[in-house]
Amino acid sequence: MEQSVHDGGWRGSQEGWLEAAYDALLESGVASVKILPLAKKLGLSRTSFYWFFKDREELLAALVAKWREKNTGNIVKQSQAYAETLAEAMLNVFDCWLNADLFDAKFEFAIRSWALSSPEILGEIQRADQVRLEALKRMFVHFGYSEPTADARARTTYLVQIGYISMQSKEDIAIRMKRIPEYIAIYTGQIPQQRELDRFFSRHGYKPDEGRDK
Amino acid sequence: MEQSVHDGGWRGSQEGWLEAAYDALLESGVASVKILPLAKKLGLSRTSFYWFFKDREELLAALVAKWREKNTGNIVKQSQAYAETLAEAMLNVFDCWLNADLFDAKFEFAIRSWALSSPEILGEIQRADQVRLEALKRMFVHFGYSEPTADARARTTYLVQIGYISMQSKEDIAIRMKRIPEYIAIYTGQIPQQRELDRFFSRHGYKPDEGRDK
DNA sequence: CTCGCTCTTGACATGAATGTACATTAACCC
DNA sequence: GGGTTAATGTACATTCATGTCAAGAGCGAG
Repeated sequence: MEQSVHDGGWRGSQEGWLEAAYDALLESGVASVKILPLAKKLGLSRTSFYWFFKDREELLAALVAKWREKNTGNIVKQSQAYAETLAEAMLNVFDCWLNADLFDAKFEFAIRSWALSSPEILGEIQRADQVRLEALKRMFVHFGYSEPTADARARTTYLVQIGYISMQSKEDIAIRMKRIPEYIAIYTGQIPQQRELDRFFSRHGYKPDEGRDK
Repeated sequence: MEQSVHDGGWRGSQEGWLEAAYDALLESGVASVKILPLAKKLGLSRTSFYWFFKDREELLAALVAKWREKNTGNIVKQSQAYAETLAEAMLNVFDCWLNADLFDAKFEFAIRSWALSSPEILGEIQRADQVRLEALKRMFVHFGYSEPTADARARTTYLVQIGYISMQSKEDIAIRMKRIPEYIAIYTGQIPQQRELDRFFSRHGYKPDEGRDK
């Protein structure tokens, strides 16, 4: 029942193949998650793959599971974190967009691209979108917005981020930080307090003063 | 030099293959744009493809050209259309999101997904994004917003739509129409006038009264 | 030291896709 | 109607992927 007693003396492992698959997926999409290339990268024989996974399908399923566990959960969690104002709550959600531990944007994009060629994946994504949107909507309702308004604002918040991911932009963190106050104002309809912003900047290790030109 | 004088008596054609490729791309992504399957769908011999295109590469290039011509141009055009208020200008842009002749959302998504496996396509997309964002930003500036605010609002407008595309949602047009006034309010920071909305609804053949419950 | 478990490998069978060479058919033009 | 051109089809060579199988290598326990 134990999963391999010695780990480490040996070259390959379930984890090893999965990680290689993850890298390939993020780099060039599912179509490139192929056993032969992965084997080359790992310096292993192609066929040794079949000791760890039944077939390619099983590997892909493992990738999806990994995605599901990571990305959706944290958005929900952040949307429910303690906050005194809506702006502060919004900034809690923004943590996801700036911290790769909370939300893996590249992974998200790769999965969404995959959906085009796989109805099952499309289903996964639509379920995830629904859960996430619902969580954000509840956040707006909690701070007093009506249902339809909360819905539109939740969508705006979420879709901007999904759109951003889809742009695959590689902007500097400082450039993105500068836009944060504007976004908060647009999404929530209210100006964030300076101390709220400061708390946010500081927990992301950003010093606003450094780029105060312009 | 003429491209085939008779068109029609003949079964295949450059157009025919391109259209089949387009369908396949939208249905299941580039990876599925393969000559053998296309030939089957067209009821033609696989090799007859090579009379019209040098190779698969050339077919794919034709697809990209088609996309470039269609989607970016119309966003720019709509963002510059005549409008008395910002809300009205915004609604002109919204025409793109509701009229498949102005903006082909599925095509857009397929191309964006393709970018993951092709650096050239990624470049195409980033160029397109820049042009589109710049056009939208200018629209906000034209109506009096400062540069950074206009930038954030242009991004919000554009990215929500890109995000929406990425969700591949198949919502009813009526559901989407109901959210329009909220979106306008969020994006522009001002409530749209009823007559502006009426003009918009009417040109999309939508009767707001029909779903006036709730 | 040798048995057995875990992992690795090379050889084989198969299938799907690409592209080329060459022959064939159908329309059209004089 | 016979030759030219446009379009198609058949046959072949190649490449790259998948998955199965049986044999082998390394290591720990007895």
